[in-house]
Amino acid sequence: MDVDSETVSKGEEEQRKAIVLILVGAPGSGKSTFCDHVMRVSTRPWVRICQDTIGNGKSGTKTQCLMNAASALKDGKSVFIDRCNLDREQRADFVKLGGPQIDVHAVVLDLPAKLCISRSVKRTGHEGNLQGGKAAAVVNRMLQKKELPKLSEGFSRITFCQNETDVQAAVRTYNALGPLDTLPSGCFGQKNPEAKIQLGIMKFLKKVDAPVIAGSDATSSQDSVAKELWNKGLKSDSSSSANAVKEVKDGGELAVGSVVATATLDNVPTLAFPSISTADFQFNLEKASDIIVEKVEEFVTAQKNIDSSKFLTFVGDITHLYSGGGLRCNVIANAANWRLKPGGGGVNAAIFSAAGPALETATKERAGSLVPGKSVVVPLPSTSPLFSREGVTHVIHVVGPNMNPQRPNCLNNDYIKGCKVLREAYSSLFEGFASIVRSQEMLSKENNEKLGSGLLESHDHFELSHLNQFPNSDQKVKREDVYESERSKKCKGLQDEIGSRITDCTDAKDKLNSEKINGNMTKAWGSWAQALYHVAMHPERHKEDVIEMSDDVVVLNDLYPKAQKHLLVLVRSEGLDCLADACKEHLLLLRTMHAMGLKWAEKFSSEDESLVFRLGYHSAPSMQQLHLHVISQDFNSKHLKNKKHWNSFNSAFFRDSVDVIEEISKHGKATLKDEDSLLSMELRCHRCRSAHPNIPRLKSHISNCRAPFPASLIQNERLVCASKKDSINQ
DNA sequence: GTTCTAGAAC
DNA sequence: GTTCTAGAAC
Repeated sequence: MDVDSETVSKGEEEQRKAIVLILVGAPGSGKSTFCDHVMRVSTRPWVRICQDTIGNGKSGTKTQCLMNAASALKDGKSVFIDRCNLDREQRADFVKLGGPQIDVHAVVLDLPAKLCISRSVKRTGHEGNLQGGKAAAVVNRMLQKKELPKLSEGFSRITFCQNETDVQAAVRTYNALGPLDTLPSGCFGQKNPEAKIQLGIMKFLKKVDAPVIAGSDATSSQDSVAKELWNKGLKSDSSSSANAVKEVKDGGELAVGSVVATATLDNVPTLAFPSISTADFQFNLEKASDIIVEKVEEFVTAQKNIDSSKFLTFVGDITHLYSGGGLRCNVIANAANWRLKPGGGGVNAAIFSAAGPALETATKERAGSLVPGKSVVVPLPSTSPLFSREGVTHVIHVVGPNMNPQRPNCLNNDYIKGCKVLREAYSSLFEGFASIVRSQEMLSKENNEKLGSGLLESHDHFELSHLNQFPNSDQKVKREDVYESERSKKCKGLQDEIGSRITDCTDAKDKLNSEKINGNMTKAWGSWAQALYHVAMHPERHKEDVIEMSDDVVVLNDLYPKAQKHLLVLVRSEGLDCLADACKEHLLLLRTMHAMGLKWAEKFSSEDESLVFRLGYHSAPSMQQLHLHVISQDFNSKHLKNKKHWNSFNSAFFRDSVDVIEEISKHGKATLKDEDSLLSMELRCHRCRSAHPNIPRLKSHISNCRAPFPASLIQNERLVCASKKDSINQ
């Protein structure tokens, strides 16, 4: 959370933010014209980076564009990236130009293909020499690759334009943007053909400090989804929460969400909430808007860890924030009815319908009904489509005041009471969100101590699965007993190398997996599984992989590293295939392996202090020949592709080397847990323990999660890092 | 249509 | 262990 550094440096400097404006559009969509129009009028210093002209006659390169853009930004100028930028990959490097003092915007010129083609075909003397008949084919091909930008790519603001009116509105918006101004964050102008927009909530914006300038004419386009406003100097004044653009759809259909995040929209607890009581409950919009502004401001001021600049409003469907708008919001609020039942209409019906029956069941467990002004936090079961599709982990039901005589508890226009109840409703909602944030912080810091029961109460589903992973000491004993009995059943513990390797195993599967080799029953390894064995036997033949060799072990880079640094310390002697084979006589060897792994981990973490390592064995390895994994905890690797990969390093399947040594010295054998269930467990962040629906989403989360490691990992030196305090607890 | 997972072959 | 791919999920 970079909140502190941001707020400390407040003042003139901070407002002088440069902008990287990435234009997205096919040839002929009007990107260059857009730049020209803005540069002609704007008082802000703009530089246009155009790939067509940058090469001085020759065709330019992306690298040239990047270099020129970087140097213009260095001079304090804002830049237009005038190239097609139609897919995410094309845009990515330019998005990276952004930073604390540089906002990255996109303007999407998503005009009809026909129009782009006809313009490209007609024009002559085009800078990129794309004209005439050839243009049609090129534009068509490019449009097939089109991938509309999302906020999650790193944009702070995206403006979608689908017709000339939209383009003109966007031009006006940027024209009027002086050197010190900033624009509100969020997505603007994205069309949803079913959405009808009510402009009355414009009143909400009147709350914003002057000067307020309307970016586009509210009446000019019927289906315009967002109107843009901004206020000057909003970051240093006290009403930063008024940095908001708000729209409500007609007839109380799916409403607008407001989003409060603590740092980035991607990976920290983020709340999205609709405006409460403004739809079916017919509360006066102006009064409602005042209260939203007031309560949000109060909340972001009180919560030191919430970055008020990350408050934004978003026009869209609150049940499709991720899939429809690229916004990751793990907590959404529902403008519920007092019975906490589906139906009614508006947001409530939409959320219950999108979340499926799981939400109704989970809600019932929490509360049967709710009085106006109160809220209830409901953890969303992972079976809900809202969880798997949108990444929503909690729904907070809020009941606001009702002014609709057709509905229960009508206040008959008693706005004194109504406003009081609405304030309570927002307070309760934000407190609910704060409790989720706190409990997630607790979870990440959690050690074997008990959690506050109040927090536990609202997060049972987290706790249960969490305890699965990090049992407290009592449970640990139990679990180990379980491992033990299962292990005996499976007869994995092979006594020693010489003697009776033949077991009385009755497990059919084990028999199938076994065969007689040299008279001993041992696991059959496929040819692909023997690669490490071959390296161990002939390290000299694999010099390109091997980084160190001793009499006992070989150290090599994992061929498919699952993190930035991923080494294997491989036993050289024949016959010790896996951890199940290890017993007391191997203790010395295991300690040698550990020492070797530790040496490399320390070397790497001293070179790069951000690297933290874990040393351990897989309970049931896929590759023959005992090997110790030395793996950095970033898990930043393209080779980490599936659940099995993740869980093999982040569940009880992974046996820490220190524990293995301790267990073998005490009991003569290591505790193994090779159940399939461990490898197919739900995906949880190894730091904050948050759950994620799939591997891409998990990876996106862990790339930014800075929560401290769980105490169970910090204890007993299971984690190795350069400076324990700094690296683990940052 | 695209993204993601999971099973089979190697 | 990976790669390939069908089909499930979105």
